[in-house]
Amino acid sequence: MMAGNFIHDIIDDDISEGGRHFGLRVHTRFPPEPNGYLHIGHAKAIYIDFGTAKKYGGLCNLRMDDTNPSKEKTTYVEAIKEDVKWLGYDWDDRFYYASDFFEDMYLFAEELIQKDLAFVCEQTAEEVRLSRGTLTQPGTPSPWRDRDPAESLDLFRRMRAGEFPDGSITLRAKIDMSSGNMNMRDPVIYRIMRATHHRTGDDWLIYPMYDFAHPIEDAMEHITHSLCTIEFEDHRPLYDWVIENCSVPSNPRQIEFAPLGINYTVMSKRKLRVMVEEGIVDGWDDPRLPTLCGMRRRGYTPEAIIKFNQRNGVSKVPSTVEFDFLEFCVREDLNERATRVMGVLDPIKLTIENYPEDMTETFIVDNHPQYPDQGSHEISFSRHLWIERDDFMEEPARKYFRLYPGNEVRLRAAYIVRCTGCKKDEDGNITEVLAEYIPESKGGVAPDGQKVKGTIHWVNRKDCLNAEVHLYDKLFNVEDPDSEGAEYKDLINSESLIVVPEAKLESAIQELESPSGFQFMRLGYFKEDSKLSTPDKPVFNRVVTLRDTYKP
RNA sequence: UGGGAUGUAGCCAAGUGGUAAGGCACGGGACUUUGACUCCCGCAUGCGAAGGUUCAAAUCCUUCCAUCCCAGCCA
Repeated sequence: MMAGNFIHDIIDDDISEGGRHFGLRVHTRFPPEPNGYLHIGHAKAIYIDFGTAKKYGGLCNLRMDDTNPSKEKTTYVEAIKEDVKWLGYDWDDRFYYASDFFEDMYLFAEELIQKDLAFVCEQTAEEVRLSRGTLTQPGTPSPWRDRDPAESLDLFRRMRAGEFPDGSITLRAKIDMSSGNMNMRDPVIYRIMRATHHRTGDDWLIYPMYDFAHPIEDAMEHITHSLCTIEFEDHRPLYDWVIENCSVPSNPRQIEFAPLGINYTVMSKRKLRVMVEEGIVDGWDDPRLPTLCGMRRRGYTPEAIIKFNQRNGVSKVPSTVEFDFLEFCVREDLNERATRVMGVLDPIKLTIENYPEDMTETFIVDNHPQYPDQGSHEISFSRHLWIERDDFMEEPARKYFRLYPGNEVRLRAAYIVRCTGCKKDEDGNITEVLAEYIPESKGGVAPDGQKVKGTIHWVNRKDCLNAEVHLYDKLFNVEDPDSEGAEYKDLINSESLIVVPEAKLESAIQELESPSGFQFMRLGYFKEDSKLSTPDKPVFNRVVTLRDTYKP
């Protein structure tokens, strides 16, 4: 359940006796434009729109805001639906397009003309811009502002009929050219655009502008609360003007909240698009991107994303949440669900010198240390193992309690071993770590209660699985890529993707079912890549590392 | 004297006249067959600033300061 917030305070007033929506069921909508993929900022809006409806036992519609055919594609529609569903929300049969209401909008526009509240303007785009005035100076009225409504009506009908070229004339609301709010300076509400619409095809030559269309869409769907981001705050007077002056069937209220920002990344569709189109990343679903498809591919769970939004809260304060917090939320969720396996990313040989060459044993590893009911799996052990390169130090650092000559360490679930040294090549590089196992410590149990501080992970060289592993890090190396003076493309973290071509994984991973991915013990959470992984060449993405509090 | 918003800890954020919740981060400690998880402890004499009202102010009033958004025939 959503925690209370300022939006709910307003709704509480609206639905109580004497309120604007007294007696009505709370009804919201999520209205993306189908011109790109959804990102985690949209997930916040989805959470607020659907979550608010749910809290009040109301309804939330999914609506494609498709009033600009030059930018919209039907492929995005399906992707958006998939992402919303993935987050766990359902719109039942209430799926709409703004274009469902094109005829209604057209009629409301005629109504405005007849009320002398709109007029056909013959100024060019440039003239409109120049006569709009500036932030501190009022605009000057269009010379066509006072033309006879009957003439505007005739012209408007001929606009629809296709008698005028694209961009030649517009329909404008007649409001106030000297308003301090630029949106009220006789905004254009219809333009001529010969573009094939993804749904209505070539039926229409004129298309409504957002400010005119959106309140009508909301009213036609009987939305009670139209929740959007802060940037639309100064559009609200125009929203209200449309609702008030068109004979729409309901009285929706627009409420604005702060959009989500996360540091070390960018959220704007435009910037994401550039990175995709210039090949800086591997498509819209690149696991480093904050797109929902990217995060899904990376291995984020929808539950973690919802929790993240839940805990961030809803306010009007411009906010940039720390990336750390997102990572905290995924770790918390994956810690509950992920099956534990062992995998070695940077392998070095470990040879158990006193373990027979031809012997193999099998040990049992729990799938989850806290939840025995999640079962266990087998792992094989032999004289020749792989371990993590940094689990051995010839000269141990302070408080290092992994392998170093003379030290005892537990090979998780197998045996305690004592490190006896290492082998090096002629350049002095360590090529192999040597140890002796303690037969009485079978299963990893320390005999005589001896303390073994370090436990490390390992795999059997004989039967481990080779896999490619992608290690991801922050996409940008600065906190706020948007505000840096430099071109944001130059701020990309060159180590945001590190490919490990041949990691060694325990073979059981091929049989284990774990829909939310795996924890590679002591390393992090990993998810098989849905796009690149094949049976012959598995590819795993690192979702997030484990927290690591080791400080030498 | 353009309009609209926003200021509570490093980051989110509760608080609605009764004496600053919570989470993340950070620092300590316990536990541990993952240096994970879990569990304890610490972390704003202070709420953008200054005045004022009040027994009492983050909350009310006044003035000031800072930051963000708006001049698409985009959404």
